[in-house]
Amino acid sequence: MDYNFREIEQKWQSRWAEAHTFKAVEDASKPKFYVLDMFPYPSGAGLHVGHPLGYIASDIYSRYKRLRGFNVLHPMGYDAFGLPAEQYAIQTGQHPEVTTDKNVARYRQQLDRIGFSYDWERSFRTCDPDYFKWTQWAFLQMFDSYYCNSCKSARPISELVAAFERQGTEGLDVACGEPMQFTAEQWKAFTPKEKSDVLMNYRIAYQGETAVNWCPGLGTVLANDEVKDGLSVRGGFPVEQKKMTQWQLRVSAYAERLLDSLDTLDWTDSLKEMQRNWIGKSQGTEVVFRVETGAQTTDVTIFTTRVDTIFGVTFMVLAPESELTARLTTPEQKDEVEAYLAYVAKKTERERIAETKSVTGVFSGSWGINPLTGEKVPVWISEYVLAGYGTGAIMAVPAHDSRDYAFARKFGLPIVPIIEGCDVSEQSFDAKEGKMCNSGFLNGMDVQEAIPAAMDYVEAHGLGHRKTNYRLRDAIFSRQRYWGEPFPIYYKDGIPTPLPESALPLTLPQIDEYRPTADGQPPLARAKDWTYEGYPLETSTMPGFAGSSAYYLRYMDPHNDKALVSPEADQYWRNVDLYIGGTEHATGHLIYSRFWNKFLFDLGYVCEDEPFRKLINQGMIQGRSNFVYRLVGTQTFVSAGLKDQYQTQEIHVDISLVRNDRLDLEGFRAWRPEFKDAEFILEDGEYICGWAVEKMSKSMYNVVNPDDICDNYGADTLRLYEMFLGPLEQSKPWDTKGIDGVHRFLRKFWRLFFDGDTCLVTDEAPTPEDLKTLHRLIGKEQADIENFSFNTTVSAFMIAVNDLTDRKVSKRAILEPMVILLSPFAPHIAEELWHVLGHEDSVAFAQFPVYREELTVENNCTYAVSFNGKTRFTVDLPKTLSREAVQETVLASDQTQRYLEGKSIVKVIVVPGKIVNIVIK
RNA sequence: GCCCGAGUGGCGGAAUGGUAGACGCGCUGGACUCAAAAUCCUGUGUCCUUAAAAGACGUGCCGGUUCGAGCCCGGCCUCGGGCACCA
Repeated sequence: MDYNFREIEQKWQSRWAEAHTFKAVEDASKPKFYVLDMFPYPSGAGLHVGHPLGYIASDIYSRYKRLRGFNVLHPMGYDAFGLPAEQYAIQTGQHPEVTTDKNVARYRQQLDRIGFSYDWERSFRTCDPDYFKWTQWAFLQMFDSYYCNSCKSARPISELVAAFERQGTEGLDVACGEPMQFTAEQWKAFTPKEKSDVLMNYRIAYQGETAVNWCPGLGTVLANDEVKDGLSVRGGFPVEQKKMTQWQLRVSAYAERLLDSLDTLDWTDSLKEMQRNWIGKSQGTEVVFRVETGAQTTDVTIFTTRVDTIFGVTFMVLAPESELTARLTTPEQKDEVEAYLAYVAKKTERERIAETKSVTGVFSGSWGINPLTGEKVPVWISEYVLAGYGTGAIMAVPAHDSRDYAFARKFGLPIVPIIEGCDVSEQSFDAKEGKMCNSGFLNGMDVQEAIPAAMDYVEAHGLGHRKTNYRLRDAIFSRQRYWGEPFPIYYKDGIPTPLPESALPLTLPQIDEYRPTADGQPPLARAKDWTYEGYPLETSTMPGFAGSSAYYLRYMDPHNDKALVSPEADQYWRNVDLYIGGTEHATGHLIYSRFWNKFLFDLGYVCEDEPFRKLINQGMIQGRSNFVYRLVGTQTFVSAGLKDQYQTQEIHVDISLVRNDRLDLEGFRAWRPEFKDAEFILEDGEYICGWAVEKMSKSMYNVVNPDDICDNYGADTLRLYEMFLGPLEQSKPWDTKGIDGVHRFLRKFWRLFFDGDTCLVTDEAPTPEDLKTLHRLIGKEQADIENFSFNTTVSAFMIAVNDLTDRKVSKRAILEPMVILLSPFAPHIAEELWHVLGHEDSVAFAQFPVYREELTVENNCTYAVSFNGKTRFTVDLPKTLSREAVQETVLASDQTQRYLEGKSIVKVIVVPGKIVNIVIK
C-alpha cells in the first residue's frame, strides 16, 4: 500500500464530518480552551496559500490541546458585511447576499480540503439576521448607557436622567462630548427634543457632529483606521475632512482602561506598543491665557505637556477649525484670516499630508497675555494645530518645540531659549534635559524637576490644572452604505428613538439600486417604506467592525435566540485563550473588540474584562513574482541576464508559465492574444525570467492556490510545509522548492509502516536507543508547541524518522506514540495510520505521550577543551564526574599534554557539563 | 522625525553565554535502471595547502564585558513594520 494522500484525506475529512468529531460541548469535567482565528472576509478571489498560515497554526495548537485533555472550542465563520460585495452590487445589480453566498461556499470548500478541526455547527456570518440581531442589540445597550468616570463603568442612562431630575449637572463626573451645566429645574423645563439632545452628549452610542473622513469615491465616511496616507484602505480613493452628524461610540471614555489592562495581556510587545501609541495618553497641564481682541477679552485654555517652558512662550496658535478663530479675529485681519480658512478648507487630507513640511498660517490680530510673565504675545492661526486634540489652541515655545520653531522662523517670530547653554540657531532643543534659565522661579532647576514644579505653581495660583489627554477618538459608527447592519433607530418627531428589542433583528430592505441617491442620501433612502410605525428609520448602516466586535462571544452559544450568549456558556468558555491573526487589525478590530467587551462586562453580560488573553500575529506569506522584459514598442522579449543592454519594459508574467525562472515559451505565446507572435532573445538557449518578492495578488500573477498544493502533495504536506517555512510571526515569501522535502518525510514515515502491501509493524520491544529517539521528539514537541515554534518541531520529526529509518525500526511501541505526535500537524495520515495500528477511535482524542526525560539524558557530557579561550578538541566524560575529577582527567590526557608543550598553566576553569578552559603562559 | 523588530552558507532557516550553520532545499559524485521517474548512499561555509591530516578566517560594521559572544552592553550601518504636525 502506497501513501495515497488523496484517498486518505478525502476519506477522513468525510468521516470527521459525518461523525461530528470536532463538535464542542460544554463539559464541566474538563478544562476548556478556546482557540480562535480572525475570521475572513470572503472575497471573490478565494483563498491563496497565505491565508491558511494562521489557521494551520491554530489548528495544530487546538489539536495539541485536545491531546492534552482540554475541551477545545475551535470555531470559524465569516465577516460577511463589507464593501467589495457592495461595490460589485453597484456595478452588476447583483444583490450582495448572492455574491456573499457564492464566496462563502467557495471559502468553505477550500478550508475543508485542509482538514481543520473546526466545529462547523457553530459557524455563522455577520450578515445572518440571527447574528446581527445581537449587534443591533449591543448598539441599543450602548445607546441606553452612559459612562461614569468615578465608578469607571458604563451605567444605564436612566440613572443619569434621575440625577438630572435631582440635581441637574451638579457634581457630575461622567464622560461627555461638550461640558454642560444646568439645574434640575432647567432640566425639567427642557422640551423632549432638548432632553434628547442633552442625553446625546452622554450616551455611549450617540449622534453628534464631528469632523469625519469623507470619501467621495465611496460615498461614505470612514473611521481613522480605515484611512491610510489620506486614501481609503478599501479602494484607495482620496479622503477629505468634512463636518457631519454621525453615530459614534464613546470609545474615548474607555481610554484609560484600554491602556491599563494591556499589561494583563499576553500579546507581543510591538502590538501592545501600537495600541499604546494609538491611545496616546499624555499628561500635561491646561493653562488659561487671557486674550485681548481690541477692547474685548476672552479666556483661552491651552494644553501643554511642557508648562516648564512657559517663560519661553513667544506666540500662541489656534486651529483653523477652532470656534475661537472667528471670535479672536480683529476686523483689520478679517480678510486675511478668511482667505486662509478658505485655503485650508479646500485641501484634502492627502494634500495636507503631502505638504506636512510646508508651514502656513495667519495672524489673528489678537494678543494673549502670558499668565506667568504678563507679557503680550501674538495669537496666530495655523493648520499645524489640530482642532480635535487638546483644546485646539496652544502656547508656542519655538526654542523647545520643533514645530513651533519652524513656524517662528517662517514668520519671523522671536525665539527665546530657557535652557542654559542650548543652541537654537539652527534648530529647536526638544530634549527634556538641562538647567532652566530666563524662567523666573524655575531658574537653576533641572528640567525634570521644573516640569512638576511648574505644574504645581500653575495649580497653586489658579492659572490652570493638570490634565490627561488621549489621542484615541470616539469611533464613527455610521456608514452611508447598504451592505451593513441597519441601525435599530427611527426618528419620532425628529428625535432618534430606539426600536424595542422585540423588533430586532431589523433586516435590510430590498432596493433596486445600491448607489447613493441623487441628492446624496445613503442607498437605504431608496427603500420603499423604510419606516417604523410610520416614522422614518435611520438610513445609514453600521461599519465593518460592528459585526466583528463580539463574534467571539457568539461562538460560545451560537444558536441562542434569547441572548447574545447565555451566562452558562459564557461562564464556561469565558474568553479566547489563543487568538491568531494579522497585525493589520492592531488599531481597528482589536481596539473596538476590547472596548465592546468591556462595555458588555460593565453591564454584566460577560464575565471577563478582556476578550483575547493571548494573541499571536502570524506573518504574511508573500508571493514570488516573475517578470519578462519587452523591448519597448515591440513584441520581442529579452532574457533577464541581457536586459540591461536594451531599453525594456518589465511585465509580470503568470508564475504558472515559469519553472525555476525558466519561461515556457509556447505557454507564454498562448497566454495572451497580444503575445501570440512573441519573439525571444535567449541566453544559453533559455529565457530566464526576473523575479521579486511582492504581496500575493491576482494582479501580480503570483497567486498560489492551496487547492493546487492539495492536489499535488496533499493537505498534510501543505500544513507541514507552511509550518516548516519559518517562524510563524515572520513574513516570508512562498517558495514551492522545499515542499518536496516535506512530502518525502511523510512518505518516509509511511514506509516505516509498509513495504508495498506488507505491514512492517511488529510488537518487538524497543531498545533504549529507540526510546531515546522517541522521547527526544516528545520533549521537543512539547516545549516547541507551547512557544509556537512549529518549524523546529517539524525538523525534530524529520530527525526522528531518519533515525528510525536508518535502524529500520517499525516497532508498535515507538510508532504508536509517534502517530499521536504527528496528528496535530498532519492529521489525515496520522488518523489513517492510527487505524492501521488497530484503533477504533479518532487519534484526535488520544493521549499525548508521557515524556520521560531520563531516557533522553546522555550519560556522557561533551566537554570542549580550550586553551586561552580557543577550543582545541572535545572529550566525552561521565556526567557524574565532579569538577575536580574533570579537571584532573583532562589535564592528564595525552591530547592536553600535546597542546601544553611545556608551557605553564595559569589557571583552569571547569564549567560543569560544558567546557574546560586552560589558561596558559 | 518618533517608536518597535530583524540582519547567520547558494536559498528557507537551527543554535538555555559553551564544538555556529541542526533540519530542509539546491548542487557534487555514486547505486538501482536499457532509460527515465521514484528511492537510497556520499560530499557540500570560505580560504590555503594537501594523497590525507592539520591550519587560518568566518553570524551587517566598530568597540566593550567574559576563560569563552550569533546571543549580553555601548555606538553606527542597512532592511522591514507601525505612528506621523497629538503641543
